Amino acid sequence: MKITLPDNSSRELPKGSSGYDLAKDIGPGLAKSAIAVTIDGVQRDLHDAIDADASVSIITIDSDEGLEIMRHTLSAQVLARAIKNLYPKSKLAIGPTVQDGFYYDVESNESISSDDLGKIEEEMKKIIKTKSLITKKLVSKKEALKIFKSNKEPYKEIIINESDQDDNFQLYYQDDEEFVDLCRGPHLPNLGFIGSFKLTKVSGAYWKGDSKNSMLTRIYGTAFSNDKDLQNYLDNIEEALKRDHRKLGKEMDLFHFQDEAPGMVFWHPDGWTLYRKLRNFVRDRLKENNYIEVNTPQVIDRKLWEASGHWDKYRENMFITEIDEEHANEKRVNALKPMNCPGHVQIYNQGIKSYKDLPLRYAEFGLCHRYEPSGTMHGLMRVRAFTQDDGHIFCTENQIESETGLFIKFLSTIYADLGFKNFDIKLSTRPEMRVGSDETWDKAEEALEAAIKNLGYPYRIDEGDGAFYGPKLDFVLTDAIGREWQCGTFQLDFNLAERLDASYVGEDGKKHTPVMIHRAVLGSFERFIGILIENYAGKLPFWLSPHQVVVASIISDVNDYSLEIVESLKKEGILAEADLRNEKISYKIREHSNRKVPIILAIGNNEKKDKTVSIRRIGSTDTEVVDLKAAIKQITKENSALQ
RNA sequence: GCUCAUAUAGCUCAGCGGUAGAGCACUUGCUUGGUAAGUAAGAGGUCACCGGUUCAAGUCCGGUUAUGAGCUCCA
Repeated sequence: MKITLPDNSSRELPKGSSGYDLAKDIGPGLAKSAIAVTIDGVQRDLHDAIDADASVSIITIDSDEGLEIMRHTLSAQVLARAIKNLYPKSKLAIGPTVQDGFYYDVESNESISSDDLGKIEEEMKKIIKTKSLITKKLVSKKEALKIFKSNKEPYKEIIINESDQDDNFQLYYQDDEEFVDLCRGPHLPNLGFIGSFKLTKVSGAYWKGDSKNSMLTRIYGTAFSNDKDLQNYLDNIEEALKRDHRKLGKEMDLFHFQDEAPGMVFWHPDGWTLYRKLRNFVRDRLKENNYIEVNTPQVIDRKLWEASGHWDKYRENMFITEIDEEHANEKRVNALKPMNCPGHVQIYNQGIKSYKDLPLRYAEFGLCHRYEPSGTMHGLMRVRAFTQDDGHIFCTENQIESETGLFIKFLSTIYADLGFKNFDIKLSTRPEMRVGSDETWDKAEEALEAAIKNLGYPYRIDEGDGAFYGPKLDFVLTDAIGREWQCGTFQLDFNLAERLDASYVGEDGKKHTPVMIHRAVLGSFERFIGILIENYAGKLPFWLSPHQVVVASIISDVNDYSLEIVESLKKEGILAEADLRNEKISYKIREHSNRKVPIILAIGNNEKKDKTVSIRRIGSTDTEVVDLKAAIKQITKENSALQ
């Protein structure tokens, strides 16, 4: 039979040869590092027989695919077996690979905590040490059910029963055949290929990811081909931990949370300075891009939320208020606004709008409250009260494309100025829970896709992830350590304007319903500030920093000159302060560096005599002595670059 | 909301049945110094909250609240 290799060359091999035979035929080095094969695009075990002409590529242990298979074997053959050895009564569920590692879900009546991970790792090492071969048996559905019934593995039985195949269920064994796992494979040919691994955490996870199902124990691990890669990965996690905005927010005295208001931020003076700087920046950009800023009420009668459809879909997640008993005659149910859009429609609806008024772009830094489930809150990243850089564009159908283009340009300059040069675009289509007819959805999805296509931006499609009122574009940026954050959004809405009776008079003199576009660039200020802190590891760009310059005196003789410098900087709108304390200069440098102050000017007798300053910037230990006037000019320039 | 864990000084944490501890920060004294911690002393806590066991509870048990890691969710 003819085997075609990835480079399009081909080889003749006897029928029934395996991937291993092929690798051996090509060379002994390849045979040594081969662990699996891809046959006509499907990954298979190395020793599976190939029965007919096929395109085959050998998967080696040092490839990305090889690494994933190694992790999979580590999970399904080693971790699973170690758990069964230590907790014989536990029931195995599934053990897939995930980004950077793997996990195994088990049901266990004994609780397994992170303290037990060391013990499980030891057991895994014992299993790996056997360097056992991994062999496969193919059995019928009946046979497979019998085996797992006698092994008391109910989750495996469910998996088999739900499968639509009748035979060829793959069972994997090690040398002693005491452990068996059902698996779609492929696996390593033997345990000798396993590299460096570490179990990382334990948590709960629902069977099949459904919150109605029982909760299983999930054990996470990670594995790499060698110790160095594993250590590198662990160091990256460490780095992310160092950047955690909750830790830095405390250290930099930016904000706090407390029991009485879970999920709601207490902004401290410095945090609020940062917040206002960011808001002013966005506000100026909105003005430049022909948005009109508005403001709408915090508490609105449920009638409006019923009309908008929110009451129906999101009642559970809204903060509800009632007027108390004393004012019984005014008794009515209100909700704290979870969104700004119905409010904006009320403003639009005042007076008659003409097609000449469109597109009309309203913007609001609207404070919204959403009752997020208790387990989902996370520092600034997920809160119950947050301010969106929200906006709604009322336009006609044929303005959709130009509005899409204008928005993407608008968003990309803001991201770039905040230090995020790249972003991805995601197009999300109709979800299951939605309002509006299928015809309307067809129209909206087509319009949005046409707009983005014609503009030539690359995008990927996320089926079923749209808002309940329309399809959307989401903008995902990548931070300094490679993490992705979904921030911007651009949502077409052919429903809400109609539900809330918004209209305009067209050229034909008749009433038409405008298209509404919900859009945000940062998303929420709270979350975005969290992202900024983590992206910059607290070392914010100069113009955003809540403390910009500290003038630190080396001896008290230069206090007057130091204060003079501070005054000059303040005159230029710089946030400058003097540190005249009776402390050593190294002490002051350390303290202000820890606070992430971008610029420290150290002042001693030399500087005073020469009318200079010694500049030290955060993140560097270099110093530079510069003429005072030149320094102020330079600092002022840096500050005004984006303000 | 679910599973597991955690809650002690401003911060980071130790203490795990018998009168509350450390380091840093803070206050005061001495120290005027050249780019990431000068020095000595002092002050600081209803051990998250409610209940139980015990002669005795930060310490053991139950509940509540919040936080953390996941899961589910996110207009």
